[in-house]
Amino acid sequence: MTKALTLQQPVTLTAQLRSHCSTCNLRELCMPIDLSPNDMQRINALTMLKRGYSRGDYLYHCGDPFHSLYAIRSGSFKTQVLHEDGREQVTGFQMTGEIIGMDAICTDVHTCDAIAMESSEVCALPFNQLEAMSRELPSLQRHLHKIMSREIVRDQGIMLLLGSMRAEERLAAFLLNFSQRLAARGFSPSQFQLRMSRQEIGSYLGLKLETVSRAFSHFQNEGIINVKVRSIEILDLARLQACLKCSN
Amino acid sequence: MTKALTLQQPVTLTAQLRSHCSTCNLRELCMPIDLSPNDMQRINALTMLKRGYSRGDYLYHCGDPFHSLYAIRSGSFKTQVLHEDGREQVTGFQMTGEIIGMDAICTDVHTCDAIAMESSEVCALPFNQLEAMSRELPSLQRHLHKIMSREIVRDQGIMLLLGSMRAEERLAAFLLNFSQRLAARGFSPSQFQLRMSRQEIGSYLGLKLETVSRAFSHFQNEGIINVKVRSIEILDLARLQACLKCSN
DNA sequence: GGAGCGGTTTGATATATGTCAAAATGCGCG
DNA sequence: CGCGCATTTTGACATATATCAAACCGCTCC
Repeated sequence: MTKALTLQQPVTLTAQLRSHCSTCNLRELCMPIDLSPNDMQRINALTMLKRGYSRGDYLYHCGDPFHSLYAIRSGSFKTQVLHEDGREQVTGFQMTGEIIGMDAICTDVHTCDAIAMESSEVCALPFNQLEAMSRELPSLQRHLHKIMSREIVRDQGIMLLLGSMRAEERLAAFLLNFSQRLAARGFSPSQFQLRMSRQEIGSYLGLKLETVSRAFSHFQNEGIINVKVRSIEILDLARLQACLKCSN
Repeated sequence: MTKALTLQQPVTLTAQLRSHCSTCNLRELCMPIDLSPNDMQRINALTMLKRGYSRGDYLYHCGDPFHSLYAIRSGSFKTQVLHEDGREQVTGFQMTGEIIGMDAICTDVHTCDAIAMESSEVCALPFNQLEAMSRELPSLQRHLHKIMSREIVRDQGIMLLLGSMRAEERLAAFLLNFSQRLAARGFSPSQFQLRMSRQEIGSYLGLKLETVSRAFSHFQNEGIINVKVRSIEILDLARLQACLKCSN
């Protein structure tokens, strides 16, 4: 639980972009922006701090003052909100290239915890500077708006899941989403390791860990997936998708 | 279900602001911005169309192309997302002064339906113009970001509700939230009319309508609220809040 | 005023998921 | 290698909510 700020290496956004081109990092932030060489100059003004975290480290705590958004360069995080009475709920699992911290903009205080699921690196993007620069660069501005909007749409999808899907549908949705995001990053969509526990998956899906485990077992018995604790293989994608669609 | 565009009256934002000052409309959009006279000039450039809707009218459909955000000037709307298989879920009830349509920014297409719950008026805020202007006015820019961030935080709260609260806690949360928002608009927080059916409340809370009805009845039997179909009176606020806090 | 109709309440029962408990498995560490 | 701990799986049972059905209520429209 020690807050490990293993290094504080300043990085220019241009360097980020270059590194993105070769490593597929920061895709969300950088990819869709068409940059003129002139814009590139300006973007260099944005100071970005790169920091490392190890499993269990907090990127930020609920209540921390807001300064920056964070672009995940490697690894993955979970975000969770806390109820007064100690109940907590995982609100998302974020992976490489995704941006977190946007919840804090409206109150200048973080409204959830962000915790590393494994050894991870992030770039801190000072929000004041991001705003200033997006006043200069309409394409950056539009992109920032799209990222925030995407978060809203993502949350709506989870509301649908939590509000109207049954346990196995929820797990199917979770696995398919995970698979897609891995595919988008160049990893195998059909074979992967989960970084989170049954407990954490359950919290995210609004289920108890035993229910999650049973749903995994059921999919396995049906020959839809192969589960060995945290390593997953999707055997029959079509049927997994069918699970999600019809509410049988 | 006829799409009633009863009038298309252009309104300047300055006029909006003036009307706000006297009528408490558009509080979310307008209130926190400190405007210099000079800024006021610029804001006049934003063309706003005022339109009327009656109960059941769609403000936009899922799939409609995105042009504008909408500020609710009077009345109220619900937003709902649709599942392939016909299931639908209410994702929010919006009232006067709130802004809707931000889901559409990321794909340029609306991802949910917005439907009037009663006779209502909105101002359409063309998003391109809003972006252009927020490049000129940092306080507007910041405000736009806060509105979007607030939507993210709101959704997280609903995820917590749907993922970890029981039926009566959900209803208590719903009633308290409604009461607060009415109070913020100068209405009685303890006595109000619901504009939505048990079915719609249930959809929003991830419950069946019978469960919602039973929860209402239970609160009534406990002397916590007085329910007469859609007219609600909160008799014991403290106990309603207690309902929410401990998961007894 | 009464018929008809959508919405609401209430009851009886079914079922999905939660709870509790124990066994099995995986994994770090001495 | 094997001990000990955390996590996962599985089972038996409890319970919250869903489902189905009927009665009730409040409206609108004739």
